[in-house]
Amino acid sequence: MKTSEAIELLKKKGYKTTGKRKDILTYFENEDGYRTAKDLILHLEETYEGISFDTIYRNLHLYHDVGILEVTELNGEKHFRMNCTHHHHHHFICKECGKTKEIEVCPMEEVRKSLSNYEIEDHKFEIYGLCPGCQTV
Amino acid sequence: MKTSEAIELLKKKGYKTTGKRKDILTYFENEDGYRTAKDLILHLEETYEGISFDTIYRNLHLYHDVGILEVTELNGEKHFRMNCTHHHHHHFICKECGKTKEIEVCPMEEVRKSLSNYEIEDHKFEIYGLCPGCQTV
DNA sequence: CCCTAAAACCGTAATCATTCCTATTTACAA
DNA sequence: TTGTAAATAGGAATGATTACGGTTTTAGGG
Repeated sequence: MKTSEAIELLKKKGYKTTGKRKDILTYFENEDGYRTAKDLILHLEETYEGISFDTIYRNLHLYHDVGILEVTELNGEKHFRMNCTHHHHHHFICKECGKTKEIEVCPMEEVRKSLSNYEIEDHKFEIYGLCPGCQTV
Repeated sequence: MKTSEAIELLKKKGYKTTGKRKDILTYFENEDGYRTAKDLILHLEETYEGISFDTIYRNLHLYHDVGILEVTELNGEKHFRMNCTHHHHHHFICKECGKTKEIEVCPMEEVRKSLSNYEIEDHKFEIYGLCPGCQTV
């Protein structure tokens, strides 16, 4: 998702536009990978001295709720990235830099068959390791 | 994995056997699903008044390190279950009771092909929802 | 352009899971 | 039985996240 697209979505839902909100979106658009609240606050502090945890987490949750951000939990810390809206897919996630690569494979079709009595709400398929750039051969 | 099997494994690796350690294993063997440190400490406090967090976490980590327990992170909390040693598979996890159901499908074979330059260390494939027993129709 | 209510925000305290630290106790091999 | 390294208790420390009262900013109608 693009920043402009996200801002439109927020407006349509009646949320107010602020400088911080725009900057958070721009940050994630540029980062292209999973980032933590800590990463984000460090970035925003350059521009907004004294920015509050509350602002960071409130907006991360808001963005996640409206579908702008995806979230995953690694090492006891939540990681966020821009939502990929084009089609359903999963990710390889680099343990070092947090960058992701799309994985087209999704076996849910097959899985559903073997879970006929179960109410499936969600699923997670993630591959972890080192991306080419982070391998210290 | 069975409790007896796990105790053998620990002995072989030179770890001491204590009542608490045995009880932790028995607990997980009986529970058959993902459980948190909190769940475990509540159970052990019935028998061992004043048991320490340290003991709980130290043993959970030990068991995970030697392969007795599997771990996954849900809602900011680590969840543990007995390791399934018989063959590679994944789990449906009930959001309500933590019980699991084995899923045979694993698409990693296919995935590896599309990640030739990547160093794959691990992967997670989990399905979340409500098991038949927890659905409030 | 101005005003007002609602939304955002700050500063900080509280919470929750987890880890760390030191003194004491225990398992078990010799 | 005993020596010693491992295990434990009790509690403090840490780190991420949430909560909250008071203040500022935004959106939008007049």
